[in-house]
Order: sequence, then C-alpha cells, then structure tokens
Amino acid sequence: MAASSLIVKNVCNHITLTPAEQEYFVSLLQPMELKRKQVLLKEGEICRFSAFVTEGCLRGYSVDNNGYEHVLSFAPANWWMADMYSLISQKPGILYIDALEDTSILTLSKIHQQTLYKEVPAFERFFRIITENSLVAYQQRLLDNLSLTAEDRYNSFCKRYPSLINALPSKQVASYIGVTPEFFSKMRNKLLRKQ
Amino acid sequence: MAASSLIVKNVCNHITLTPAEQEYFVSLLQPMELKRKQVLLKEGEICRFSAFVTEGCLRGYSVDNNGYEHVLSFAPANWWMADMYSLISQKPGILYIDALEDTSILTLSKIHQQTLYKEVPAFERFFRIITENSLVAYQQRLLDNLSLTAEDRYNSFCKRYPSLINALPSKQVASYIGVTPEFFSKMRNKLLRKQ
DNA sequence: GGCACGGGTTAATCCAGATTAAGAAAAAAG
DNA sequence: CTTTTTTCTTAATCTGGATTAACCCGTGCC
Repeated sequence: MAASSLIVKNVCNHITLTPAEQEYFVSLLQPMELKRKQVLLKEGEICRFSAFVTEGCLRGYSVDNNGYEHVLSFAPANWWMADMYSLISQKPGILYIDALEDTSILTLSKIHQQTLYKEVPAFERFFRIITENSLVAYQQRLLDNLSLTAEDRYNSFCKRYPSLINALPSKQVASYIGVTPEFFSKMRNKLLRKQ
Repeated sequence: MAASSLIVKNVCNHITLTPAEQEYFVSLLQPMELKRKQVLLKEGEICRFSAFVTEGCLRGYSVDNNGYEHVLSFAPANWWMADMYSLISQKPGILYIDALEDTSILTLSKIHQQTLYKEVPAFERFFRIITENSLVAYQQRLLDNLSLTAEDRYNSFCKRYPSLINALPSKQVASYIGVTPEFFSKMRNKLLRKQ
C-alpha cells in the first residue's frame, strides 16, 4: 500500500527500524479519508491522535473572539498534524483542523503512540527529532512575525514553501503570514508591478 | 551541590533515573558562571551545548536588519536555553544569548548529549517531552501574536509568567510581546489608570 | 437557465502601534 | 558620593496594515 510506505519512509528518514518493527508500526495506523472542508477536529474537543497526510492538505487554525481564523499550520502530503497542546495534555484544545482539499491520512492514536514508545523505543527518538524540527520552524516564524514586514514574511513564505504558494487559496496564505485577504491582495499586486 | 540537585529534579519530573544514572548525567555537566550582560552565544556562531539555568536569568534574542532586538525567550532558574536551530543543525545560528543578571548555568554539550542518549535512552524521552512542551508554548505565542492586541498579549504574559514581570526590565518584556518600549510604557500606564 | 456563495479585487477611511525627540529617573560603575 | 549609563516616560507625528463596503467572477446546485 502506497500510503504506509510513505509514512515508513518518513519515519526511516530519522531512525532505523527492522521489517518487523515497521510492520508493527503500520499495524497501529488507521487510514481515513476526508472530503474538502471536512472538519477533523474542533476547538474544545480533545485531540486523541496525530494525523499523517498521505495525500491532499490539512490546515490547523484557531478562531479568535472576533470570529477571524488564524492559520497555525498547513500539512501537505508527508507532514504530521495534531493539536499538540490537546494531544499532550488531553484537555480541550484550541485548534480546528480541516481539509483544504480531499485528503487521505493515517491516524496514530495517543494510546497506540504510547504503546509504540514502549514496544519500539526508537520512536521516542523519532518524535523527539520531528518535534525539535517543528520547534525550530515555529521559533523562526515567531521571529519573522516580530521583525519582518508583511511583504518580507510573504517572500519568506514563498522561499520556504514554493510548492504551497500556488496550491493554496491566497486567503489561506494571507492568514498564515498574518494579514487580511484585502491587504494581501494589494501587497501581491505591488510586488508583481515591481518585477 | 544545590545546582545539580535542581537539574536532577527537573529531569526526574518527567523520567525516572537510578542513582547511578543520575550521577552519570551530572558528570556530563559543566558548571559556568556568567556576569550580568555577559554574552554566551553570538549570532553566526555554532551552538555546541544546551544551558540549564540554576540561578539568574538568560535571554535569547535576534537582532534584525535595523539593529532592533527581538526576544525569543527568557530562561530563569530551572529552565533550559539554547539556539535550537544551530544546536540541531550545527550550522551558524541566528540568536544571541546573554545574561540579564549574574547567572549560574550547567552546560550539556551536544557531544555529551548524544552519548547520553546512547547510555541512558530515557533521556530521549525527557528531551522529547520538554521539546513538546516548548513547541506548544511557541504555538500559543504565535497565535497570540496573530490574534491579540498588544494589551491582551501583555495581560497574557502577566498571567503566564507572574514572577518574571517584576524581575525583568520592562524593555525586555516589551520586546518579548513585540512592541516598542515607548508604546509599552504608554500601554501600561493606561492599564494602571483603568484599575 | 438563474441564483446563491465563497474567493478575490479595489478603494476610502481609520487606527494600533512605530518613530522621533527629549527629558526624568533609576541604577551601575567608579 | 558622583558620574555615567541605562531604563523609563511623555508627547507629537507618521504609517503599515485593518476595516468597511462595494463589486467581480467562477462554480456548484436547484
């Protein structure tokens, strides 16, 4: 199955597993199909699994007091997604997670993740490493938000995620870099005229 | 020694270690004293260790193109600090780390950390857990920056770090929440007048 | 076909927070 | 205690980006 070979490859980028361990890992995963706009997790719910995207794209976002959405992260194919706060604490979360297009995922429940840690301790290492990488990305993004103009953040986004920039509705990119769709439109036209 | 008992307690909050493992861990640490304003790491240098603060307070920050500083994190006693990007990749980093007051730290070199993972695999778990917690905090802070006004971010900071608010120069808090010292001063006076 | 709806654009107006400048207060350093 | 350096404050002005509102366009969908 193509989906599980993708996730095994993703894992084996960072740790080495025996064939038996690979098989065991895959046996803990639950495939799931999402339609465009289908909601996987709502604010206030407890996040009971991580999702690995094998096709399509997920979006994690929060909704503020004024009803505006703020995109925390996108997860295209080969990325992991969860409401980490809720997943760790098993308390009601703050994120919505939905599908920006028809999307296939493999879910790993919190319970299975914990048994996985016991059975195959190398997964402690795997999740440590991807969490570290994720942490670094969020630190950089925070610094970008503190120090760059919207224009520079947009350029930064284009460089870092060249494949996403044309795949996503610009509304979503605007939300990710932290501006309104109106301003985003104006800004992008200005940049186009420049070049 | 009080310093090493503090760090052992910090670790044993999340994993259990035998006395021998504890002793081994402590043997890998190097104590270090920093004077107020002393710089531990500069932008462009490679970060070769994590620092655990036993007394005082460290600050991690970047300097933008206009020479303005942006505080990424504070590390008071009982916190860890590093330029994670550089520590992981062993490439030149983007952060400065300095001491806001006279500070005592225990350093764990990247090399020692790696042998520690081999000798005491539970440390994979420990660093996974504190990295996860850190990730969640940065995600929340990013969402705060995307969705809250400066005033709300200040209130949020006060709630989350009540002990830091009076210990730190307000200039530093201003930088952390992402406003200028001038605006911070104005804002705080407005809040005082309100109550 | 018509029609509702979400996504994108444009333009006018508005405002949170930056910038600039200068002085006051506090705290290091000597 | 004095000097120097930093930090903090106040006030005037300015601006990046938000808000509001209107319109356009594609694309389901009845």
